Amino acid sequence: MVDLPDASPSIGVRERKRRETLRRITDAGVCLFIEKGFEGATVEEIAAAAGISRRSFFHYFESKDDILLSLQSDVGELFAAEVRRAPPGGSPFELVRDAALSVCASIPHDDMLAIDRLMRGSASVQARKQASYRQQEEALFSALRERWPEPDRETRLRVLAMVAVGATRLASETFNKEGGARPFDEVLRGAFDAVMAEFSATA
Amino acid sequence: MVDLPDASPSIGVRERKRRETLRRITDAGVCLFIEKGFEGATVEEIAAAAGISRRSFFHYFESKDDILLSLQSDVGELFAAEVRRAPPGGSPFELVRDAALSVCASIPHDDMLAIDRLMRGSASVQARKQASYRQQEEALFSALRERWPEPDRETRLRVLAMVAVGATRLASETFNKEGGARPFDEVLRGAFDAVMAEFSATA
DNA sequence: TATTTTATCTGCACTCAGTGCAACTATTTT
DNA sequence: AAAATAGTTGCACTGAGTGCAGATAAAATA
Repeated sequence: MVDLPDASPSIGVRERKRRETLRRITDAGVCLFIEKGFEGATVEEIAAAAGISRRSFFHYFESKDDILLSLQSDVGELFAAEVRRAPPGGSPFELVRDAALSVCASIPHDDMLAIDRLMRGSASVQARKQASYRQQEEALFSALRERWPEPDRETRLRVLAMVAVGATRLASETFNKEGGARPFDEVLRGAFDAVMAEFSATA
Repeated sequence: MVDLPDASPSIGVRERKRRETLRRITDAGVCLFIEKGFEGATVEEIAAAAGISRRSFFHYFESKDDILLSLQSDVGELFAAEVRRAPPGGSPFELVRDAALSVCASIPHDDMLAIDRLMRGSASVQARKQASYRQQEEALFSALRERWPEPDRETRLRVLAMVAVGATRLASETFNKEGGARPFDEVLRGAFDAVMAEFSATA
């Protein structure tokens, strides 16, 4: 009942164990995917390598896919948070561009390349990755809407969110195709510049 | 050996049967999905309703998902074909906008609404639908590239394809959410207008 | 037309993902 | 220390998807 002078105040044994197990599963999964490919590694093996039963695996992840998907599940929220954090002033376009740059700056290049390589191993993971872009768009749109709640701006803000997520995706596709030759910031900036070049000049 | 004065010159019995069976499967699938939901209908039932064996089903479709996916699999190619068909002159933006309008004009509203409703019944179909937008983008980009092959335009054309497919997707999301209240042309035009409004005016 | 070649259809047996249930074990609360 | 609660596990089951081998139908050849 009393708050003991404990290092980790209220993170009970349960939650700690849960997080450790979660990590063991993802580690085991990633290792096995690298070793035998996504399809080649079974849930049974992954669970065994993580020291849990097959059945327990499904208490942590709804599907095998989710191991990989969880590695980039919070990008949408990061994106939205960055938009909310940003100071007032500046155009909406600059706002989302800078938010994208901030978010992506926080992700190690090597991780991006490695995760992308693994995801290519499964068509359904690949598909769900594309689907996750829609969710990112939704999260970003919500954040933008808080700043510009005027009803008549809705469509434009949806378009802006779509373009921001789309440009980021194009940049990451290019970055991965190039194998990380150029720094991601540069590629990303190029994508956003191309948006302005294509649309601001056009009659 | 000789070309007989035949009604259907070279469509052999085989191809005809194949197409009929394909149609029977999709019809049976759609009916059963409506009746019992996507997850509720098994491949076994669909095959039986189409008059073939379970095993044969997988000679026609790689997965249950593909029944629904096949209903809109050629949108990307239609889009690209429209771009190739278009007369020279006009801005790239106008070109893709008009191509989008042409393609979408050829799809019955009721079908769009019905297919969308069915697709909501399965997360994996939903995911693969999102993934199909990437393929549409790719097809559209190829067609655009034929017209403007200059190397330094590549990124801008990728952006243009992304925006065109994205705007079309946003429009169809809105159209479906509204239940077809406004005609699709109008919603689609609104999405493309919003692109110009958002980016051509911004500093 | 009869025969050979070739593509398609089918049943069977199998692997694996994912789920519901009930017993069991560990944590937390009282 | 006991009772309540939450996590773990084994078991049995459904259903998707695949490889294989024999049967069947279409197409080419003679």
